[in-house]
Amino acid sequence: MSATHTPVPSMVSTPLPHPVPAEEYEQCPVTDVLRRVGDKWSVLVIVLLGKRPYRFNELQRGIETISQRMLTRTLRGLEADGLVHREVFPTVPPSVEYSLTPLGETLLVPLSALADWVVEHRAEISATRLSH
Amino acid sequence: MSATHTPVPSMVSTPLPHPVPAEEYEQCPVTDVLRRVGDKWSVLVIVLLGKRPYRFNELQRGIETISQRMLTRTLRGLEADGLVHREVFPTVPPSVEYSLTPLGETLLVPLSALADWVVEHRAEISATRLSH
DNA sequence: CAGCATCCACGTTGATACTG
DNA sequence: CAGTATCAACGTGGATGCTG
Repeated sequence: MSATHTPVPSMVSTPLPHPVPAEEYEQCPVTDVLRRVGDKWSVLVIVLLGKRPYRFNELQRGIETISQRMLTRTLRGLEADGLVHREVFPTVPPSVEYSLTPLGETLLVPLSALADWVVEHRAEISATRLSH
Repeated sequence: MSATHTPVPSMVSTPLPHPVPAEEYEQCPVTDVLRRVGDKWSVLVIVLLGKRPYRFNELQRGIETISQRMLTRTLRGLEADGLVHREVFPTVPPSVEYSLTPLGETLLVPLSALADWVVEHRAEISATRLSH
C-alpha cells in the first residue's frame, strides 16, 4: 500500500506516535470505495459494462440471479459515484442503456490488477481457508 | 478488468451467448476477496501490518474506535485467508503478535494501485455523489 | 494481555406485487 | 421495458460483561 492513499499520516507511521481521531479513518476513502465495489454485484456489473453498453433487462438476464431491486440499486449506486452513465431513449416501450463513464473505465485498470492478484493466489487462499 | 480474472467466460463475452449458471459467479473469487477486503476494518489492519508487526492491544489503540470483537473477527478472517500470521509468545501475561504473511505482502501491491486510483479520483467521486 | 460470549441495532439482500 | 413499493430474512458491527 502506498503512503499516499491514506488521509491519516499516523495510520502508516511507526510506532503509533498518537492515536488517530475516529472521524479521519472512519471515512477512509479507500475503504469507502472498497465497500461499494466490494458489494455483491458491483464488480460484476462493472466488468460487463466494461465490454459494452447494456440495457437493463439485458444486464438482468446476463447476471440472471440478481433481483430487479438489487440491479437497480447497484446501478444507481454506481451512477451516483459517476462510474456508470444512464441514458434513457424515449422509445415505446422505453429503453435505458447503461455504460461506463470515462471515470468508470479508469477504474477497470486497478480492478484488473486486483483481479489478477486473486486469480494468481486464489489457490493459496482456498487452501488456507480449508485448513481453518 | 482483464479477461482472466473471471471463471465465467460468457461473463465478459458479447453479446451474452447464453445465461450463466448462478453458482459460477455467485462465488466469483474476485468479488469474494473484495467483500472481505471491503469490510470496515481489513484494509486498515493490512496497511498497519504492512508497516511492521503489531500486538493485539497495540492494534486496537492504533485504530482506537474498533471494538475488541471486530478486531478479533477481522484478524481471524485475514488469518483464515492466509494474509495475516498470528504468533503467540508464551509470556506472562501472554502476548500475541500479528504480521503480514508473504501472501499478505503481495496483496499490498494491487491494493496500492486501487488506493492510488481512489486518491486520484476521489474529488470526482465526491462531487458526483453530492450532485445526486 | 488477549481474548470469548451474549444481546441488540442496523444495513443489506431477497421475494413478491404493482406501474408509467 | 424498466422500473417502484413493501415485507421478511440475514449478516455485519457495536456494547457490555466475563476469563485464562
